[in-house]
Amino acid sequence: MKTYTRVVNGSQVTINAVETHEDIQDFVAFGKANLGWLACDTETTGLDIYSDNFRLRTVQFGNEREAWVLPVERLGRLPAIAALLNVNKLVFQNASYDLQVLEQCLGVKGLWSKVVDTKILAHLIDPRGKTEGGTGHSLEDLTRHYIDADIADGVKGLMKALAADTKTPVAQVFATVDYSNPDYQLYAGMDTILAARLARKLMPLVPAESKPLIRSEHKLAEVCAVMERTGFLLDVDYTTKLSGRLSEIQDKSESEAAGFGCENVNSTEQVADVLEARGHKIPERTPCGKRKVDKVLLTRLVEQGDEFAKSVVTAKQARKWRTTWVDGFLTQMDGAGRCHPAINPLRARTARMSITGIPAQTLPAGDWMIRRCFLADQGQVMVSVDYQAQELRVLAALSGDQTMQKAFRNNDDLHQITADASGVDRKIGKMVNFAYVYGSGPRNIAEQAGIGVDTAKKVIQGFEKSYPQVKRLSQELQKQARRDGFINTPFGRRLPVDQERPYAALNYMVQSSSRDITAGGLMRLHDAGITPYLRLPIHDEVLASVPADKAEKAAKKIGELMCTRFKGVFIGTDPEVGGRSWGSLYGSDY
DNA sequence: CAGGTTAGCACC
DNA sequence: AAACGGTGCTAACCTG
Repeated sequence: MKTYTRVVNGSQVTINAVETHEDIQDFVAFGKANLGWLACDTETTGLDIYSDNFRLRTVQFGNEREAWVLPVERLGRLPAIAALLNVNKLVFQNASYDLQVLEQCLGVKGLWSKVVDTKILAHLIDPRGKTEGGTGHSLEDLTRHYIDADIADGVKGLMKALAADTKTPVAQVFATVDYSNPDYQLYAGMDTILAARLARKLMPLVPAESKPLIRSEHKLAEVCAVMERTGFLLDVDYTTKLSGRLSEIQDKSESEAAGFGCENVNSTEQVADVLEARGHKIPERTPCGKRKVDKVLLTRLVEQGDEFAKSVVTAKQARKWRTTWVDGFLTQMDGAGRCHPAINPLRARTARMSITGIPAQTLPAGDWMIRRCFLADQGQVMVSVDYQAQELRVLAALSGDQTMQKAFRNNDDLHQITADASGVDRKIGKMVNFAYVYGSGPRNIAEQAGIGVDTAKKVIQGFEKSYPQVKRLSQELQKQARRDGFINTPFGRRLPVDQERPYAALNYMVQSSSRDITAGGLMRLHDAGITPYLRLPIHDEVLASVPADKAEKAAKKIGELMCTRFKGVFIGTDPEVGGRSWGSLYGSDY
């Protein structure tokens, strides 16, 4: 056994790295003395959890003073499994990852009921990232802020130094470094001590009104973790062919652009040079003062019949689609042809979820081509259930606005009501309904809608006159934000609002409450045993793969479980049954 | 050369 | 009086 001592925030800690079978007895004694709770962490060969050569290397346990590192790949998995099963509460930093690892590599299931996740606690205390003036939510950031800045730097430095010493990229070090390396053992053990200390420190800092969220966020994390693990079946044949087709389009268009003297269509500077040489004016500038060449400008030029602009637009889109989506799907799919999204159930300041891997929230909505890559399982079809006008209904509920609530009750056309208030087209009324929730000002609305600033002001005034309680809510929230620096949502969330942008408070309120309504729906689906069929949550929508012969019934059931009443306002759902591919819900015939 | 920033483009 | 909220990804560009 190797033993290390360090000082963390003024007190000494010990890290024990098990090296022989005899050492295990000492670990067992430690476990028996700490049955109440322990922090746990794993070291693996990398983060590519679903790749074939992914391996679990060590499992670590620790309390606030002492950590133990178990080399499961060397000495077997039994001591680690026994400890996982025996300890009452397990503290993790980002449990989702480690629990997937433990289930996949050790076959241990059912741990979620024991989990305390420090990342969840940290987000409930301050949901802001580091760049937004918050603490951030990584172990390193939390350690720096709440425990010991030197240790945070030191731990980070350990693996970096190791990478430099062995001349391997940091990501690869985890797979190649020898278990007996002292820096590695120290690094592995220290994380559990830090997580244990964080748990102690953070628990009392969760605002009283947010306490109920501790439970529900752990539950939601479990639901999302199951969706990640299940993954989404990829149509490999279609996806491969699509990649090839996009490559051809890209090559052709790039060589056309080269013919006009532009070697790299992704270089804004080069494209700007050629455009100016062709006699086009580039009126707009980016925040840094560079010539702004974006889609708006380029499509205008395409409409004017400029062949170069056409090549650039086509090449850029083909490349973007191929690299960002299609090729990504193919490289990250697992051995069974499934892609596993990474779902962060608690991401934004507003707690909005985010999805990476399959960036499901940002796939083109106007075209089925990309979504066509994904399939319902064998014998199943795709089902999508979304909330009807979720954010506007939430706004109606939060504000208590009678006109808005009545419009929803009677199925009146809310966008037309806004439009009529100032005598503009429905399209503009719709835009302003959304823009108001986003906190847009007159200038922005004018630009977006292609109307004058004066007209935009009139439409906003019309909105505020139509829904007076919405305006009142916004003002009330801004007052609170200025006074307290944060607002509270009906779900118990505390949302910091920057002093220089109090107008954002309304959006935070609406966005966060909407997220919590979707989250509630997901948890009800979980309780009903539907989680295995779920594929993705996408803002106000849940995507599922269900048996084809019971699809209509299943979709209806999901819709019923998801819909809810919020402050007296019914938030209904719209179930839709598709075919085999996700694209079928967007117009593809398969 | 790694890592961060900017610009642009998707979505709700 | 005016105020565009949030996310991810890539390529190019910049910096230590």
